[in-house]
Amino acid sequence: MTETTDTTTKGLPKAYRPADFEGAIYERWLAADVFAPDGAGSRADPDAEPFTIIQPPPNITGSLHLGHAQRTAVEDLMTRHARMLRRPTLFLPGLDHAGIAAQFVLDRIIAAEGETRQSLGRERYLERMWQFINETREVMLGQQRRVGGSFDWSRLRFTMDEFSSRAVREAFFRLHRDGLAYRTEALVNWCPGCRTSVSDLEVIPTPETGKLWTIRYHLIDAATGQPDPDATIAVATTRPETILGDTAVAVHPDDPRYGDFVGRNARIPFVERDVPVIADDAVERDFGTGAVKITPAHDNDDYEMGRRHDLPMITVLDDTAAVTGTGTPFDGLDRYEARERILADLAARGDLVAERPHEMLFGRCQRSNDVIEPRLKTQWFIRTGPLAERALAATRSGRTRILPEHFVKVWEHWLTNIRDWNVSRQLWWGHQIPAWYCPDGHATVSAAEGGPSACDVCGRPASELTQDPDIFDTWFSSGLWPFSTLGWPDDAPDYRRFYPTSVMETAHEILFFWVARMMMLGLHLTDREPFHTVYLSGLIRDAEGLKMSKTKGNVVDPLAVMEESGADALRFALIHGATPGLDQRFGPRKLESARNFANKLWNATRFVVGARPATIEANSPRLQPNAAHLGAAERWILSRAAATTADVDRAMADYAFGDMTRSLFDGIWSEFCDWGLELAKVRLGDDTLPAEVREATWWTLVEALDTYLRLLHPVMPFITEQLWGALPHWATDPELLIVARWPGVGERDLAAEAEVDALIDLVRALRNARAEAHVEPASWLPVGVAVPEALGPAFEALRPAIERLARARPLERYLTRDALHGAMPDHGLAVIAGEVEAVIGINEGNAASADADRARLEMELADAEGFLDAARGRLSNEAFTSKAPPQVVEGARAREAELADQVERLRERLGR
RNA sequence: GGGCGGUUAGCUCAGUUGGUUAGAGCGCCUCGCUUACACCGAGGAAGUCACUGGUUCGAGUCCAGUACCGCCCACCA
Repeated sequence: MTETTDTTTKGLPKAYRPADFEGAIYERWLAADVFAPDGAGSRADPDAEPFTIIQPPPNITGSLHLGHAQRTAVEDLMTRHARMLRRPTLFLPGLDHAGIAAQFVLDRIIAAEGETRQSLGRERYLERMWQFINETREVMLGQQRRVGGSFDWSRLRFTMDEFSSRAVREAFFRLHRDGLAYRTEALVNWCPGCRTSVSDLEVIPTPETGKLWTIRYHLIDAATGQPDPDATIAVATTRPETILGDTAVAVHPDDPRYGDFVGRNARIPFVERDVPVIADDAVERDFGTGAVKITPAHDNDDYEMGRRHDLPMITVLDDTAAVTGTGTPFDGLDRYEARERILADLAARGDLVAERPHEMLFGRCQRSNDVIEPRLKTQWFIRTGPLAERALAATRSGRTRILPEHFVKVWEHWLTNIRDWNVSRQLWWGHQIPAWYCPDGHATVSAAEGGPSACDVCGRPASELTQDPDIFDTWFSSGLWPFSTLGWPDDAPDYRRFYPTSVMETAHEILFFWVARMMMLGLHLTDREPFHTVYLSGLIRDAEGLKMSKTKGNVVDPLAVMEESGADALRFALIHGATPGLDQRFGPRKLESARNFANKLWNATRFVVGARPATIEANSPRLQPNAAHLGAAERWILSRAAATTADVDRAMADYAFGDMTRSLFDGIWSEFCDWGLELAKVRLGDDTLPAEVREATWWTLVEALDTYLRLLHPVMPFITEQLWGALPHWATDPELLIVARWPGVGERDLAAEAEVDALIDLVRALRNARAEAHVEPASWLPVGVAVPEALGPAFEALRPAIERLARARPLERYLTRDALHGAMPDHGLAVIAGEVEAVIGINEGNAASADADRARLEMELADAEGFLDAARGRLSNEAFTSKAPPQVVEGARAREAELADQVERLRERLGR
């Protein structure tokens, strides 16, 4: 008796169509107010330790890609798990203003409208930016919802909101006060396309073939003070245009070729400047000519050398990388144009000695791909040394853990070799640096919203001060994210309650950009590690292993995927395929597998709901299965659910989310569905059994399924919520699975597991024999079995199940093998399954297939003999028996005995 | 130039502290619509665990080296 109708089972449509219900489920969660740690529907234990994940904020101008979906899935998984454990759980959503990246996008948009940054001006440009992001913002948030992120939307933060602004001002003020922020003229990475400096991390070293030119400089005749036409020094350079800014020629101190030249002067062409030949051991004698021209204002190495030798630093390129201020005809020319002209002129003078192709690294702008031009600028820097020390101490002491662990080495290396961080950007979209300058050039840093009232140094009034026009590197505000979002610098309730945060989950590619800076700034400003655990995810690549990019056109749109297969399938696929820190390939096959799994679960639940015995009321509250009526099958089902629960708990503790989904996939599909449900059908469909027995079986299924749905909820929140709603609940259960209790680990029943495992082995062996012998699949055949005495009662209890699952009828049991063989026909199919032996009685029509059966037995025998030889070999080795642990030796002995028995029986059957 | 990771079935990947016969999904082959599911069920084939050497009673697992692929860091102009 079931309530199955043609289309639905207790509100569950026959077909699994995720797009039909996922949106509605999300609305129910919102309505129940379960996301916030203190929401009306949250069932958090106020005394439990809070669990906090502050979402790495996606760029507001972007659209959701698979990487975001993966990140949200993993973070949401941890969040939901903690919530079901009744911890006050905060998953805080956010958006990043993405400084330079956003300007890059907007610049292209306004270009299509015929405008430029300059034509609009700062104020109108920023207005246009706010307008733009107000549009993209809703799109981004909608996508985050679609994935199922259980965010506390009431705490949504933006890196350009008032929380961030205050935190940025205060953070910079304190860093400056503590001597960790300073303003100086230094060589910075200048992007001529973006017209701003960028940090070292944003310069991408790109291998390309350039050219190496050899150029001759004439030495100055000390007597005349004029260039000597015959005495020259040849230098090798890849950047002839920087000749104009040369202030020295360097050679190695021990280079005999140039020993006499050191201390003399050389004439720089065009600018007609005389510069010294200096000795410095940074010069590689074997490279080029062994002599190198030094342009301190336009090259990192030369800058260092310039500082060592106190050389003048002459800037010859402007913000657009055009030659400037040299007083030569090259002024106003772009750097590459100037290069060509300079080379031509040098050639004409006879001072261009050689030209050859040269493999080298070009520093290109991460954003615009322009070749970065090192330039001297007066900008703000963060002194990273002391901050890095503390960050290292945090991971070395274990107060913060990085997973997977091998990233610790990378972390250590980067932080121990860190350079100061240039945080000034000559852009408009971002937090303006809270530094004011008076006409005398004194700098005043203020955390006050309206700026300082007077110059800190000379006391000039605010009206005479000008704020630094520059803004902060976008990663500066990002670096404050774990605490700016919670109300720091105020002693805010959220800050007190949820900081330090629990887990920072992010992509390994931004370990330095972001994680290191959060750690450094967090430790200095809050005096605590901003998170206990850093969990690094790998990149999502396409099915061929290529990085997804818009230009390659291999980007997968998560929204389209979810529309087609559901958010649950996407989440499962992303989590199932991932190993922490390793990139994963993503293709339609993984998604399909996840979708099929969801479909399987859907149908299994429909079966359970529909298989309710008529003696149980449709709206019955949940009951414990009656222990007195549980058979081995039922105890096996519960025991396996307990085993899966333990596996999932272990995997969660280890952040091994892929292991967790594997446990659930196998537990639900290969155990619960393949064997649990099939075994249960035997009793549920047997009208001759007392009602209590069938009820116990059904409650067993409910119990196990309920457990699986809870365990799976963090990964596949929508379908589990939907299905759970169709199951009976305890009076103590909430309305919604999302706030239901995480299952406790039930007791294993190893005896029942052994019994049912033996059944499974036997059924498999019987099926295998039938299939190999090409027995008519639908036919019921008589089977005789010889079962060891110990398994006798279990066998009797499970007899109807064996009959049904192996199409064995009548099924006779014999107490000994001899009795079995005496009773069964010689041409029957012999089956050996562990300690159980069986014979399938085939009729005359099937007798021909006995040959195939014989071949199967021959193969089994060969295998068994091989293993037996191996086992005996091991045991005859005295070293093994004396050195291996006793239980291993014992296991080997048992194995040997088993194999020997099996071999003997197979030989017997084969008439040998 | 350093450092890190990867190399396991045709493909994508698991493989906990070394321990019986190395697993899964997809794909492939043979069957099957048995009243949850064909997005399914049953059965099957398929792997010198990149290579070389070492440690060990025993190595996919530990050590050393090699090759190839990928990533990160790095001031040969």
